[in-house]
Amino acid sequence: MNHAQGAFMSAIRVRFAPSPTGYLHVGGARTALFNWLLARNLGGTFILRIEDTDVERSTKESVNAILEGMEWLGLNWDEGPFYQSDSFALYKEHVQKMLDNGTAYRCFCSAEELGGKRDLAMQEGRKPKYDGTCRERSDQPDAPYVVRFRAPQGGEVAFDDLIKGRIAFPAEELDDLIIQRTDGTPTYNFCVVIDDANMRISHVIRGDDHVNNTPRQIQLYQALGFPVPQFAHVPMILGSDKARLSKRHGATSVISYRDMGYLPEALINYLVRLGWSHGDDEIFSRDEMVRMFDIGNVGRSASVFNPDKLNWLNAHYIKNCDAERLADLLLPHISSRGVSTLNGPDLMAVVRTLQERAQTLEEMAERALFFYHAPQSYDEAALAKFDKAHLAAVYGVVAERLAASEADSSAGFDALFKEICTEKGWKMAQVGQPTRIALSGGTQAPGIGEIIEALGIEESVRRINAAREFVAA
RNA sequence: GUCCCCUUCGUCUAGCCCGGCCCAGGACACCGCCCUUUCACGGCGGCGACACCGGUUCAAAUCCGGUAGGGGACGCCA
Repeated sequence: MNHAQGAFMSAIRVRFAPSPTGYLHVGGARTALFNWLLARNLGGTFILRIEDTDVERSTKESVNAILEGMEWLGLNWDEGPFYQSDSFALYKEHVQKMLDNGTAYRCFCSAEELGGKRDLAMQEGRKPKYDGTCRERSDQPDAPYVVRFRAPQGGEVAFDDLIKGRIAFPAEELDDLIIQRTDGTPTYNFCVVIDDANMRISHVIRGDDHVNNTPRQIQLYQALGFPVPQFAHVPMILGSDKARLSKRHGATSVISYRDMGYLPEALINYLVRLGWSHGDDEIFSRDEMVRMFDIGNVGRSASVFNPDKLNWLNAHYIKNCDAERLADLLLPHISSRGVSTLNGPDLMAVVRTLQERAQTLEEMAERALFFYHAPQSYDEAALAKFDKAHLAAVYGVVAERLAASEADSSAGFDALFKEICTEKGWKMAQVGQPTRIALSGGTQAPGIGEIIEALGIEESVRRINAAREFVAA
């Protein structure tokens, strides 16, 4: 780690700082993940800070939703959550200090005035920055005011972004940003600086959309006499149309992925590969990603969110998941369908028949229902492929042989069906398919042996007899 | 409009810093074949990209310049 070596290595401290104005979305989650990975990789500290300086829009529900998302993903934090709203006094103090030493000044321009000037500037093709009307005024009218930072003029402000490399801005581009509103509350660009300095944040990893704020913040660090941290700006996540990812591209909330039946490790794995890579590797356990993560390997360009690949990863993790845990995770998806698993086969046994066949828990739940509800109807089109006499014969033989069978494993049942086939001169498809329909109602289901193993002989025979009656009617 | 950033298969990406091993590798998706009692899984194979134009060089995806396209920012939001 080039940025963290030497005997006087400073402590690595990173933070994820969402604003509580909505749920945790996948973009935020990835930013949080990269922060978390850097901290864990370097033995640093991961801090959670809630940026709720906008009292109007911040809600407790959002805070809870964010915490819930973080916990579900397993992104545990070492300090916090801290709330900026708890530090208003501290921000006030610094505002006063800056007012006193002249690095900030009161501005009496009204919001309307400013808006007008801004629009005009844009129209005329000029940079819509504050014109500095109050910058040098000496009178202090008894009127509402905001406090502005007196941004240093001339030269450029540059920084070495850990992801994007050197980025420089001419100081002329930077205007005197407002650090305190008319109502006395501090603004974002000011609070982040105070907090990051105060919490001794060493690396600021955040979304791409903050690059333009960075030079202003650097000027603030300098005006305040704070050391400037390292910055890493991670590229945006786009939708399939290459526009910024939003609800119209589908789900963006982390929690909704949980509800749709994704495993947290699958989402995490997907997210880490969106922008970051380690050679040709695709599958990473939590430990592996912690070990291999390097912020320098994060790409510089935006990436498109690809649900297909997420599905593939989810299927992979479902296949390799412990059946007991999977059963626990699956249960709510079945219950939400109004189906009880109490009077049916062991859910774990059911899970084992479905692990290789489902991409999400929702899909798995859907496919598991027939285990708990004997078919009320049958796939008529599939049944129509066989004539009635044949179906009656198959059901009769299968029910009889099954009832007498001593087998207790899917392999055992499969062997039984093979026997029946040879004895009767039937092809497997002629026996398997009708039986599958009798057992599950349809044609898309686990192997016959697997179903019977989970269902048990008794219930299986009952279902086959039911199907026989149905065909006979 | 101004400023900042980005640009390798449809998508995620490796390679780029330290030019030759790259007529560009992997993965998802797609197509085909195999396996097979259905659906899947799995195996094998296929399709498919260095945005463009110049320059430097014996040699450029890799270095330099420009063009085009895309994104972001320009709030008393964060």
